[in-house]
Amino acid sequence: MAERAGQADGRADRILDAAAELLVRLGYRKVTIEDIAQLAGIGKGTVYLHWRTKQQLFEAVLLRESISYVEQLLDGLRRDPAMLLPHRFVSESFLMVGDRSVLRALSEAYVQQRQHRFADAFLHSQELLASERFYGLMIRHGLFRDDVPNLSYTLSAMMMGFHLNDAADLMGIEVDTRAKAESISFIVRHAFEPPEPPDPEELAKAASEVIDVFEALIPPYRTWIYAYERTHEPG
Amino acid sequence: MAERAGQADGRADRILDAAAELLVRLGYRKVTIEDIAQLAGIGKGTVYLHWRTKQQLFEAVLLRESISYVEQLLDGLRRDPAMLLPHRFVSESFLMVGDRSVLRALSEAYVQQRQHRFADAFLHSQELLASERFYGLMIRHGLFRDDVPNLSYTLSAMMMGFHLNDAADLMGIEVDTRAKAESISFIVRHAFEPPEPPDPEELAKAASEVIDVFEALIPPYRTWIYAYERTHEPG
DNA sequence: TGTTGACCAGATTTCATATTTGGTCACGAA
DNA sequence: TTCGTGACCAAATATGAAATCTGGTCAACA
Repeated sequence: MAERAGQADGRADRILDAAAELLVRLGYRKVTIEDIAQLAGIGKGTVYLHWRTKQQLFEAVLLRESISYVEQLLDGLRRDPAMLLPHRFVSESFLMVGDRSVLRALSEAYVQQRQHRFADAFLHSQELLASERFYGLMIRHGLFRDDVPNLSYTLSAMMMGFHLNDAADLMGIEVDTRAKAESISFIVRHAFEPPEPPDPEELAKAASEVIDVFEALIPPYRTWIYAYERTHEPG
Repeated sequence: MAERAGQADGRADRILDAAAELLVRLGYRKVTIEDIAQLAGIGKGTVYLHWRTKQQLFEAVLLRESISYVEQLLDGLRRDPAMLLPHRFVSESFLMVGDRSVLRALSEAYVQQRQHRFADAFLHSQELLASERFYGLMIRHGLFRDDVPNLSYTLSAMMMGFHLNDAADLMGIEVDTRAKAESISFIVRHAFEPPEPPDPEELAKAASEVIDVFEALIPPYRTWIYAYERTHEPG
């Protein structure tokens, strides 16, 4: 494995840390590779031993953060399987994203440069969370309704409206994150879940399956973060 | 009424027609007052006998279009009171907006210049449609649920997600307008309406009330379109 | 073998100049 | 006197050349 730089030394993570910190502090545009290298205490060229482009470096930042966030979700799920109920799951996620400055900064960057330069990057984190596998499983266990047209698109379009602030801006009001989460929770509860709550037994079973799915899903993505090679597709 | 230009001659409407046509053809930014005047066959200064600023002229364009669109809705409502059911009402509106090139162009302009220069203008058309009076009436007749948190914001945030195309872009797919309308209809049906459909009697009554409310609401707005004076508030 | 920073081309910013355009108003037509 | 106009102005915007910055490479070095 010639091109992988010292693997146990955590240098890649130090670079990602630096990138993340500067990202939050300055925003995507203003962060330069040199800044990052300096903050990580290494030479500029070294960054390129880990990732081919700035783009890819920040995809790695996004992906690492997304994984950590999925793990946070899984933790919650282990503590309380009822968190798998979509209205809790989805609104909880919404709040968690709002709490993660790195994700906030990246989605900021996405919104600003209206070009879909970041679409790819987000796709990864999207795939991660929104894999068809996940939806299939949720429907099979009766957690999502099976008659929502275009489920995954419909859900994310709806969410998008709350993420961007345009609706509030237009109405000339401010809506705090908590209130948004309540709206989301309400919509999901009534439009995306079956009327009757699932059997608790079933729920627990589904929860453990979901945990398994994601735990199996994460490692290849994590590898991809640090892997110099490929431009696409983890596992 | 000294400052009102010849009122019966319809010159104001000719100007609005010209503005609308150029708007659709060139987009807000590229339309100049001079173009408009020329197309309307009048001098530039004359435009300013009707509206104080370019901004206000286009607010008038938007408002006139919005009124015509509300009237189209009311027509539908008169033909079939069941159109008042929110899931029909809302998704129908969504489709109608998509069909009106002027509204499309204007919301395009709003999205592009991310500044809220247009917020005011949209506010008018928003007020028009989304007046508290309307929601109150709908809830009272059992057409909207009474337990949706923050009803008017929640509804428009949700809609916003479908109007902007970000969700689809992000997922790298295309979703046609019809499919979006179905998603919207589904969400509204299940999350914003009470479980049981209303009594048809009640529905007809509500419909006629709504028609009355809007018919009373429209005239002041229409006046405002052509009124040279005031910068704000119609009625 | 792994790391680096000088180096380069292309992108971005800057800044001065040219052009456009929203808005006014003195004048002329009706 | 009333209404309509287009020449006019300041401010905004477009243009474009030059200066600067930055992603990415690679010969040299540890």
